[in-house]
Amino acid sequence: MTKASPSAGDRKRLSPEERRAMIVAGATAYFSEVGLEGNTRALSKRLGVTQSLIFNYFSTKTDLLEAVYRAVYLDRISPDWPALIADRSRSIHDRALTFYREYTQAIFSYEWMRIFMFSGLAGEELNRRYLEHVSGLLLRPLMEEFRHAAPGPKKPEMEDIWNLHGGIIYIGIRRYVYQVPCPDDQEPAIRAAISRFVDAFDIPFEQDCRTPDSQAAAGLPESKAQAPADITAR
Amino acid sequence: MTKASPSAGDRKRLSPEERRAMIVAGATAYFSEVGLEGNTRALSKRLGVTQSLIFNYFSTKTDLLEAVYRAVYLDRISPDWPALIADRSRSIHDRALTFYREYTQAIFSYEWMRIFMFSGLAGEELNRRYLEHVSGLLLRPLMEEFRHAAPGPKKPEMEDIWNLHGGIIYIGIRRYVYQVPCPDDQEPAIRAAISRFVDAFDIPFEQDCRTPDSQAAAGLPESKAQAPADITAR
DNA sequence: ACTCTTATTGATCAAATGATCTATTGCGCT
DNA sequence: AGCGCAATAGATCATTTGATCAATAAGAGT
Repeated sequence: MTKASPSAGDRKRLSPEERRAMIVAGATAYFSEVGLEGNTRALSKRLGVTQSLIFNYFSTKTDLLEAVYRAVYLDRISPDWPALIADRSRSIHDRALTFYREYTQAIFSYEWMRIFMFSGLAGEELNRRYLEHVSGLLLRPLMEEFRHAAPGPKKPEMEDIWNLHGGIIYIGIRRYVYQVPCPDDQEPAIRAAISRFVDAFDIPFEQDCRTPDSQAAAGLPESKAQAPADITAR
Repeated sequence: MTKASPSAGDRKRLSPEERRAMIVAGATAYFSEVGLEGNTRALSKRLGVTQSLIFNYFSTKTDLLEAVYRAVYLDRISPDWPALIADRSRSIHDRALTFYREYTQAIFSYEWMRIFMFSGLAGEELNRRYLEHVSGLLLRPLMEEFRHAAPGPKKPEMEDIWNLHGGIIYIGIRRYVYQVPCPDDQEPAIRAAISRFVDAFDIPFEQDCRTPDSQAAAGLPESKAQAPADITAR
């Protein structure tokens, strides 16, 4: 078993900031494993501190969980993605692939996937806000770009985008929620899914979509000073 | 509030079978709402019986949960689906659509979706067995049929099938796990997803796939005496 | 080396919770 | 109507668990 038990005389004083961060990190790992109803005693044992110490930094367990949510959700959504999606100097195929490569890289982790599921099942407000954010700032624009790139009358609706999205996210669900064997590299599957989607709307392969009405995101290859997307703000 | 409290003199004697079924039904509803860590007192209150009564029918809470699993998982997978998928007298497009129409009809419910998620996160053995069952007896055959129907060299792998599957299941996850607004009728989205998939492998629309080597499932329009798929058997 | 601040511990409380046991009473049977 | 079985209720126990608080000691400043 892992060494724990703070009673072995190895009492160590950390600065409040360090200790707080350490507790949040441990709590994130712990709660992502056992669920949000995990108890503070088991957590404290894993941290190698007393249970009461936790309540010196978080007045209540709910408080601690909110800190975990913030730590997990914060900075998960890159502020660059809206610009990436809107960048019509690149093909929509390329943009979608890049976006999902980066997005899955950001959220496909044991901790994120499971905390998100646990809090989703618990009906957390934060989850709904997150999904609204993803929907409004990423998926809807993505749909608009697909619609713009589609040459024919056949254009995707939001439900089609959700289908593309869900098919990709489901890889992470299989791996981290159901914990069934999955290929280590999910990129080929994602690439194939996006290709199928692009093809379904007759969008030519290496198409450059720069058109007269693409005034918006015409020439900003590196938008650096984007406001970060803080989902956790109240 | 809902009337509960058995102390109001309205004591009612049920047969053990009835009472047991009633408790399992109530427990399924309750645990699907609050999670598997819901407590027996709140459950008993909803049932309108005393907490101790539950332990007359289930020696332990784990026992009760297993009864819930059985009730939820049992008869969810139709024994007819393998034959449906293998029926090459129908186009693969038609078969896939019929299968997913029936499959989503079977599992898209608040209780099933959430109990499955809760038990999946808890690492329940039953979940893994269920997924293996779906994978081996439904999705792999579905892939084989797609591969058989695909005229060109481009043929789906299991990951492609999982992508199709996941995109459809994700509708239920959105609705019942995340509980975000969804279209009431998911059929158009499912239909579109399957059409995209079929098209991606150049499978002609109303194709009849009956070929020389389709000896297996040639002429059984109504296979009645199929052994039920009992996932819960130990 | 000493002091003093405060991070940390250990003991403890109160409520919640799974489980047990005996007393009650609904209801089928005669 | 009355008997007797057994379904149900009510009281209770032993843990677990979130939360509190006074006592301890690590470590920075002098």
